[in-house]
Amino acid sequence: MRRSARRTTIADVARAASVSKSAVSFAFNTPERLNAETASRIRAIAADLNYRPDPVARMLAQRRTGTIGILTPQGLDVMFTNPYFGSFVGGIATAAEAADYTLQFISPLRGSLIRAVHQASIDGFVAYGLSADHPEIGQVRQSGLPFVLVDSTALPEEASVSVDDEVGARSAADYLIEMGHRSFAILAFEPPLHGAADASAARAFSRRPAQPDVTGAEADADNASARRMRGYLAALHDAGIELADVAVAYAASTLAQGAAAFRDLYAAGLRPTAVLAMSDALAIGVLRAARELELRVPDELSVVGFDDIDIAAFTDPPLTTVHQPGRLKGDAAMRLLLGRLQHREAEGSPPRRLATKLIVRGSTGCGPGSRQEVAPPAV
Amino acid sequence: MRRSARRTTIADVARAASVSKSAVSFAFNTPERLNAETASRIRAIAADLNYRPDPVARMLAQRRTGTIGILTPQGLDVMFTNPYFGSFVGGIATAAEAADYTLQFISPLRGSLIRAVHQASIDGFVAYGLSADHPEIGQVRQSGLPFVLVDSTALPEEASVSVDDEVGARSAADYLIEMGHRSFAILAFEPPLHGAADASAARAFSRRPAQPDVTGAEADADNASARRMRGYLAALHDAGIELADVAVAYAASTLAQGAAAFRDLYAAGLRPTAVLAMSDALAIGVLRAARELELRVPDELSVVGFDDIDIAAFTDPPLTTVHQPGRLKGDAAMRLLLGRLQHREAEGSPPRRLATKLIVRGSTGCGPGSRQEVAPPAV
DNA sequence: TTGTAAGCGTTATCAG
DNA sequence: CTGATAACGCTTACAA
Repeated sequence: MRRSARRTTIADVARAASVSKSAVSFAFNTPERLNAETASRIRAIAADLNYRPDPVARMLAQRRTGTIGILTPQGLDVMFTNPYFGSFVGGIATAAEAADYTLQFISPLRGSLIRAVHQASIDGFVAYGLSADHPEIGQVRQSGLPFVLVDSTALPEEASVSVDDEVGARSAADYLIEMGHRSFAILAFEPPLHGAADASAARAFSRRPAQPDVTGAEADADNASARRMRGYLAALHDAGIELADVAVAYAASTLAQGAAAFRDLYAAGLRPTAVLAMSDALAIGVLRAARELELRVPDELSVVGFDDIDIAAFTDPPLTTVHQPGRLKGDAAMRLLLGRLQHREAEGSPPRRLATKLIVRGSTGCGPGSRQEVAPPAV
Repeated sequence: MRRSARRTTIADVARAASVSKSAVSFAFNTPERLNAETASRIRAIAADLNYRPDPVARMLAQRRTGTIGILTPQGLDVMFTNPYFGSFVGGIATAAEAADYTLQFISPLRGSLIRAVHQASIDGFVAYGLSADHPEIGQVRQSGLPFVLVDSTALPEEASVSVDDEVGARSAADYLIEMGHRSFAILAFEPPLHGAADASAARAFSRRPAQPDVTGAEADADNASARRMRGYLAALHDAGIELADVAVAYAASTLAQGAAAFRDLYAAGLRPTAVLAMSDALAIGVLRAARELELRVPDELSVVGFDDIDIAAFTDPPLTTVHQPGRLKGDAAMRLLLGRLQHREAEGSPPRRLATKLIVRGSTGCGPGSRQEVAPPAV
């Protein structure tokens, strides 16, 4: 059970250098408080003995871990299948590294997110996509650690950064409407509210008698899917499109499910001329399915995604999509958290909402019969 | 400076329950050693006081952190731009979560990877893509922590898992040769050996008088790029293709650079009929560039990638590529590490090498003039 | 079954 | 400028 010849401790170094433990500590942390000579002598001896301060002991004494957590609502394997998450993390990482913090990923531990938070040794955390209806949302607040919410306004009191999902979605729909489209399909994320029962039926779609007004259960939900749906529906409604005629399919945000959802739609006899997909992954899946069905994009079918992941500019045709500043979002969240970590102030910073932007590429064209001038994007 | 009303400690609970600190500790960790009643009474009081064991103190006492590190050669932002890394991490995460370990990402701290390792409180780590020529490779070994190498045989003595890069690359080249191609371009990663000087010139390509034999500086290097290059060149050489005629371009593994590299190649008058790209990102970039140049794939140009990222099956045309089991690789690495963490044995487990597999999709076709039967893939 | 006390390896406080 | 000594909060022999 020996810990491979026991680690060299600060006491060992102190003894070898015939100084006190504090002297050794100073030599490493605040050398200026020591005689320059003794300081370097101590460091030399320490190096000799291959001494490394134990990070855990240091944490305990300083009551500071130097690591911040990233709370994810699901296991990392599923989080990372979404390339968009990668760019968000990239943004976080850059800011964190600059401030000498390391990152720890915290996903539900045996089903419980709050348990995972409590076991983690972190100074604070960024909670990603923690929706308002999450059962543990209340406990998260009581963890006592500073945190910032991302893509969720679940706790309006707390610091948060998110994007303008609703506006972004609306701009996508508005654009298609301007292009003369009247027949739409919406590809939405699996609705998280209505339980896991629907999860297996992900590829099934439901023509839904969507409410003409934007209230009701769906409207209350506060997650990316619900917000984007509100944006789509509002635009469609304002354009006088009968919402009952809009096909809505729910699917997990993957390429395969996007393709499958569109195939199902098509097989069921639906013939939308435009598809509003809530993620680029879904949209690219639609592109693929369209190709197999020999539907020409954008001539016979327009599709617009959401996110603007790297690959969106490289599909065939390049994907029109709503750009979302993933890296910036991570960066902003981290800065907010750092501020809160350093100055204990700034408790009530207002929710920060970043802008989305419609990027028109090649996957969208004019609607049928409308040979109207190509209008510039609505936003 | 007050730590928001001082955290409740084990002593507080002990006092409130009029028991000893150990009793409280037992109540949480080994309740069976306590009278069932007292145990639950203690837990109730603890809950009342909102007591949470401090993870750092626990770490110090147990001399175990419950977290394992993932060492990355570069900052996380660049790591995560590679979707392949995401799937690798997914594999690691699944195995780690199952064993109740959390993950900490460790990237170079102010330029130094070893410094970052020392500051991290981890029980062990997985080093990803740590090439043999990394200046700190030696110190990493001396960290005293158990670790496993991934995609690098830099330290042959140590546990490692990697894939058969050379065989995979070779199978890709062999396949194209069988299809009748004789005129090749290779898109390689930026060679890490030759310093940052070339980094800015990433889009420049160099026709290189590659050695007919597979020795020399390039052959000694042990990183994915070098290994794959060996596989390509060996196949080409064995097929009697003049290696001096093979165009080789170096680029960072991104979509944009892949496209740019191919454009440059083309602009310089090179007209390969087949492209061997060392990653799917590069390959998809080539697909895009080809489209812009109005080269039909696969009729006029065949391209094969490496990795088989999710999107590869969804490009147009779907990408022929060498599949690499990313998730499995992560899983295998984690298991190896866990074994080493638990039983202190298994020091000398042999390097584990996972198989690659050529996946033929639509981006490859017959070479010019060769109307030969489409042969099944070589592997 | 429960309590006592000795660590774990630092940093921080406060005299000298 | 330097050195004891007391935290830090928990686990774990060992004792009772």
